[in-house]
Amino acid sequence: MAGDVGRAVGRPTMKDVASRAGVALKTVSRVVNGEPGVTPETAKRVHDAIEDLGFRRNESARLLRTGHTATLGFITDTWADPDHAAVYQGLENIALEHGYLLYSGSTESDADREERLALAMCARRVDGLIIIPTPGSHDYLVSEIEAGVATVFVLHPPELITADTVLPDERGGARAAIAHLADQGHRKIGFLGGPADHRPQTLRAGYLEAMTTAGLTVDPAWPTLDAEGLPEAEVTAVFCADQEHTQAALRAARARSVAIVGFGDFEFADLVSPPVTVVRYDPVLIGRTAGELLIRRLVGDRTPPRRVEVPVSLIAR
Amino acid sequence: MAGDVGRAVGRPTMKDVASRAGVALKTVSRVVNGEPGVTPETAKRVHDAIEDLGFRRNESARLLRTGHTATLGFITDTWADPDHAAVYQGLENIALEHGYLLYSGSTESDADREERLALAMCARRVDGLIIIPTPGSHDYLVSEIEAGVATVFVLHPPELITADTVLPDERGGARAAIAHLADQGHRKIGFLGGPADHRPQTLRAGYLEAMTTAGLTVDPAWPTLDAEGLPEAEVTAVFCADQEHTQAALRAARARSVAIVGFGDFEFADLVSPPVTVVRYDPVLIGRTAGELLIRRLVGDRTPPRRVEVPVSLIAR
DNA sequence: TTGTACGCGTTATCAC
DNA sequence: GTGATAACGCGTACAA
Repeated sequence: MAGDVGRAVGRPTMKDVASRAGVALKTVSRVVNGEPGVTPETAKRVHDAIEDLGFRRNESARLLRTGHTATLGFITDTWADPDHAAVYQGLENIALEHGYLLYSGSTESDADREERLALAMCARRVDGLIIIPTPGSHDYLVSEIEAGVATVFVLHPPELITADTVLPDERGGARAAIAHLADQGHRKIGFLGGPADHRPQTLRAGYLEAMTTAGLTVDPAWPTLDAEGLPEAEVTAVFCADQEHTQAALRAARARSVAIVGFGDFEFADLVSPPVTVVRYDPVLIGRTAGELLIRRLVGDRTPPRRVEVPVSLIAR
Repeated sequence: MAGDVGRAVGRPTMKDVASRAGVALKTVSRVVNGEPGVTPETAKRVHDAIEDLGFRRNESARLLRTGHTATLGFITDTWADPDHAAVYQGLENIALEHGYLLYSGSTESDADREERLALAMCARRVDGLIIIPTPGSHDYLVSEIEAGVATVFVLHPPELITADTVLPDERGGARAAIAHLADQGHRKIGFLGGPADHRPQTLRAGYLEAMTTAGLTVDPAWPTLDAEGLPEAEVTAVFCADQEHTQAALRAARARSVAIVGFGDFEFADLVSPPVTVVRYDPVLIGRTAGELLIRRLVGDRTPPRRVEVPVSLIAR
């Protein structure tokens, strides 16, 4: 259970290179790091030795010595949602540009697994953590954050702790969605996003707010609107919190006509029937923003935790 | 460009714990590793010190000492294809079970970036590499493989080198697809998979083979069937090599009716109009299989490189 | 220009 | 039972 060994037979080390080139260890180090103060001839001897032996510097050892690991950890609740993959993409591009490599892990919406993953990454001394959180407390992170692990949450805020967060403008998105549906004459507009005490709280709040603003009422008698509940509900339209729910609504809509607005765009939104109107946000931008924020922290930004909202736009179909 | 530093202020080390508990370093090590030969009282003192200081063992240091890193590297050409994310998912579950953590990276179909990523991971001394390859030579890996980095390719075979490979039964899939379309009366069936000298060679070969078997001929005069070429082609049906091409065909099919069979299933295949028949393979299983194969290598399996084909099935819609 | 001695945080060896 | 001491592969300070 702890990395079932597999002989990594001896790769050549700087010591090997040094003795083969007939120089001191430090000289090899100089050459490898491009430090000044080495005769071209000596440098060549070292380079030849490196070539012959197929030497490649052990970054792990170097990083142990220098103190930081040039590594970031990315944790998502699922890879099934393409938006999450897109967030990762934006993040990775920034990370690579700055010389960071990424650990990644997915929790499959298991809070314990999230904790295990995050802590395992911290044990490896990642410089920072980017998390698309799973519902559940994140207080297991406070000691790590205090110890200096820069942390930013993405798409959803953390629970029970405060930390940097980058997410779409959910309130604005809800407003746009409800306005769009109201314009089309809908009055009974439901919200599809799982149990009422569950995650998309801001989105849910935005929905309620927008309904009020539009002069519409939310009937508490509406059944919990989930994949099963939808067909019997008396709503004529639904606002879906994420792709999973949009999909469920779409399937249900084949049995009974329901207007759908989804939060988050997806590849086939225009190819599906009926085409789905969506509130679009740019997941790649979110990932990039999170990465940049994290890197600012890494280079010394000690200002209070920030909450960054990325704009959304309605795409009517 | 090399991990812009960010002071990871001193976290407590075993030394700190030792002096606080008033014991020797080695004793702390014993306690932390659950080694025998420590008085319960001493153990308690150590545990208390650990608690007080918020000590967490530095895995990087441990792994440097023990020689292996308990880390695997995953590289994909893109995260945009949900199948790739699913492969990752299957792989991750196996890896975590065995105590491995994953580095990940995407190439965006840039062969150079793939090489940089793979080499960076090797420099970090990953125990193994799992690659969904980007077109281009992979001979940059031979020295690493010789040095002991277990490597397995997924979904596509590597170019110019031989290594373990896990992929769907493309030939069988092509046969099933063509048979299905032929049954429906189609005779002019095109192949949509990018330039003829490009990647899905086995799939392309399977297509040609299946056409012959079905007594159909492939007209070399058919234009290169890409997203633009499709509408003017005289084919009545197309077999699409991957989700990207299936999507293109679907868009084109709105202008002119074309029957579509895609290689690889996707979420909205049944919700799209017309519903898309697909040759389905199990990406999670492929990831799991690759992970298991890799781990067998890691524990000492030195048999010749294997090529594992995972079965496919036709889902008519 | 080049080399020596030491330290990073941990595990391993062999004494006491 | 417990503890010095060396070692992993590399960077850094300082001397030669």
